[in-house]
Amino acid sequence: MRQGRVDIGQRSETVHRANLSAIVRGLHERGPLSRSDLVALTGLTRSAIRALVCELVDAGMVIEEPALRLGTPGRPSPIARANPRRALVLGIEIMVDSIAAAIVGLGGVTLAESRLERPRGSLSPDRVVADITELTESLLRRVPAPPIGIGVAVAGVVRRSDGLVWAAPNLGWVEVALGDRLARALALEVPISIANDADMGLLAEHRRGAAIGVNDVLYISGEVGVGGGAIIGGHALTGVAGYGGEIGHMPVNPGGKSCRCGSSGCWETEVGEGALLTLAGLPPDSGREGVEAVLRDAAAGDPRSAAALDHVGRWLGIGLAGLVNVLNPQLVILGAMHGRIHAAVRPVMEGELDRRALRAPRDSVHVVPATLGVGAPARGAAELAFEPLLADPAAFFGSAAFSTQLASA
Amino acid sequence: MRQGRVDIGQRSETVHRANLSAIVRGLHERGPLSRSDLVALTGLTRSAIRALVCELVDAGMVIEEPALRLGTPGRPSPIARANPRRALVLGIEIMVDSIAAAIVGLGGVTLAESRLERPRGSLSPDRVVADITELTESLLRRVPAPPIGIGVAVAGVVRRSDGLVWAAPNLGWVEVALGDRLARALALEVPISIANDADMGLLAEHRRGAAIGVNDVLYISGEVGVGGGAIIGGHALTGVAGYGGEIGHMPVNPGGKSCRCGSSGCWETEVGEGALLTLAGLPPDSGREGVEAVLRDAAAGDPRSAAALDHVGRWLGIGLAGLVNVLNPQLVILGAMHGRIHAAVRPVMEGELDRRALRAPRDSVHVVPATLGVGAPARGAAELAFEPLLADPAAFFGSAAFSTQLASA
DNA sequence: TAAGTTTGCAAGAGAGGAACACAAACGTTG
DNA sequence: CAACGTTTGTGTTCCTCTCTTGCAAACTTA
Repeated sequence: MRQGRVDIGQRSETVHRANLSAIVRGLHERGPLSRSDLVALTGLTRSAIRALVCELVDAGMVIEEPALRLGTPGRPSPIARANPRRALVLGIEIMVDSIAAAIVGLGGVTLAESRLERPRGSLSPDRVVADITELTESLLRRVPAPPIGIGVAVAGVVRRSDGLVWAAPNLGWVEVALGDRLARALALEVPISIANDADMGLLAEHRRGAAIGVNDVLYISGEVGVGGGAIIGGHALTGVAGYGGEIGHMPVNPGGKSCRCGSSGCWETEVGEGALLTLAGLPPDSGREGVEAVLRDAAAGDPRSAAALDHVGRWLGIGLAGLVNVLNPQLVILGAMHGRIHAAVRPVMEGELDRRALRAPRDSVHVVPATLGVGAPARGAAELAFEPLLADPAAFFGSAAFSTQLASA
Repeated sequence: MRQGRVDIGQRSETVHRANLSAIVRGLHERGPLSRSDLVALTGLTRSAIRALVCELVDAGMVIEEPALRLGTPGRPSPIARANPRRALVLGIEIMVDSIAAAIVGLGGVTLAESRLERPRGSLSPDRVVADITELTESLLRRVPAPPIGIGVAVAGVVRRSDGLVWAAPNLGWVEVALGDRLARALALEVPISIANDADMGLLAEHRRGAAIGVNDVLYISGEVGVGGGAIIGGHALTGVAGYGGEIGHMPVNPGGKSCRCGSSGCWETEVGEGALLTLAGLPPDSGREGVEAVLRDAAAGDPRSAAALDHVGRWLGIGLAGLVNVLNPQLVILGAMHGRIHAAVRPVMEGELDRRALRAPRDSVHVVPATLGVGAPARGAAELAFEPLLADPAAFFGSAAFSTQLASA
């Protein structure tokens, strides 16, 4: 045999696990569903759904509620909903000027959250790990059980397999073994998944925001750097090591300004926050307030601010055209800074996009601002932490987070 | 329920179909495997493999041969191989200067093939459909059964769902309903799948060429235009309508030369065949011979040819850096013209790539020329045509292509 | 009260797993 | 050089798991 094992064979047990997964995932992603909804969703028979739902109810993952009377004929179908208290995860985001954590229950309910604003440049790995430990401990005191998983979104290039942050230029990090360090500091015996902040922002928008049900999405998230993520054909575009999506360092103007990454003419040098602020005559580190000022001044008629927005909008369109031609998404979501300036730059951006994107891909794409705003990466990280449970709920039947509550209920 | 059916439930029948698929796909993609290889591949038990293989043998899809004596201890295991005569497909490629067709049997054996060279510009849809009909009829006379599927690779932007060629600038086509036209002309009652030539070249390299077993691959195929395809995380990157991979029209030099597509500074204007030939002082339409001449002259010391290759190599590196940062592939395959110039441009291309690709993605990527050469798109198209059979062999048990041969055997 | 929809239960069918006996080839050993 | 044990693999039977089928009962609306 030329290669190792690739496609594992299926067995009856696989079927059962896949069906449990389909139900739990359906309830988590779509909210409460009646049994007959589940029949329609899965294509299984009523008997099978009944058995599966009962199994999940016994395991505490699903709560069945009496049927609602909806005015439709026929016997009412009991409503199944995910039990948000049965499985909790911790979602964390490490951004350039703040750190946030949230406890999210199965079904997507945020049970507790907290954020620490931090001045830029003060985010050494030691400090961040200490801050996260503190945040987490205070949050966990407010909920009655430990999480089943931890997800971390960090503004840097991350290797998914072991949580190594290869580089996070805006945090000043190089090769930080964040996964190991957090595991030691938090001392929670649960898996920690670390991923790029843009990938997690996209996951949040895909599950809970502007991209629900859209299987070909591109997400741009510009703050200090410009990051991005994509879901194409329903699959996250993470690349071989999870390093993908560094769209900020796509060369769009190779003779242009030199970039922190050592190259020149990277997209980020034209559409990043620093570019906008500098062009508008503000200090490049004036952050979110600076961007708001530019928008305000441009609206008030200041030509320099308007020209800065025009420049960014034009290059936004140029870069998007390339990405649209390569990836052919159905939807482009602009997050963070680019979401805020979307309305102001839309005409010039779309003009450039129309001119440069091939007609066929252009016809099918819409560009919209993100809907989730601040905290999206943490929500996405929480979704990432739920993934093992959603993929195989049966593996979590034993580890009842709330065994006492379940027993007394 | 907020949306329609997405994730179909699994049933025992699904398991059986999936396992049959795993075996047929394994034999098709990897070649003959012993029963014990299949046990290792799938993780199923000997009993299950035995039953599944016997079922496939009865259906004629698999031939079992006596064990080979390999000098290894233990009882020899019978070898199962795909029966190349049980299921045939027709793979067709429509390129800018030739049309080719091949009959491929299960397992990937080419049973017959033929190519028509055509001067550029003489490829109207009518003419192409007529040529294909003629090619196909003559090929089919040489094999004893009709194909179970037809795959077509065409150098243009294609909508997969219905085989509409939205645009094929190098053929001069606009909105050609190639799927419908071929279905009428060929009058074979089998599915016709139409796809982009670069996507099919990549599929061929992934199944039979330089990318076997590599799940994150980027493929560049430059002839008149520059096309590309990618497989990321094992999934083909086709985008929402199958329009993805138009990497030739990624803006890399927005103030640069104007492009046929209406934009300016597209990658294709810097690294396309026309750019190389023009820079070398040859007519832009001197085609493959022109490229060979440039390579020859540069090797002989002609400075103008060397400078042309340098230019193309440099911009190849620039564009690849962007794609590598965005997609994080493990392997980049240069096909067609770029495969031929690979050796000549490698140092300058890799220098630019080193300078511009982020370190993490760059560390994991290798750039190599394609191994399949001319005819790769047709082979990929044949693989595409096999896909329904590989995904569910049981669905083809009834339609025995060779029922008479099977009966007499 | 009739029609329509859904639940609940028991029997049935499909598929792979586990265990045992047996077979074939290799290498060692007397 | 032949007999032996070891290793690897086949063939068969019985078992278990899981979903489907079919029927009766429950519930709501019109």
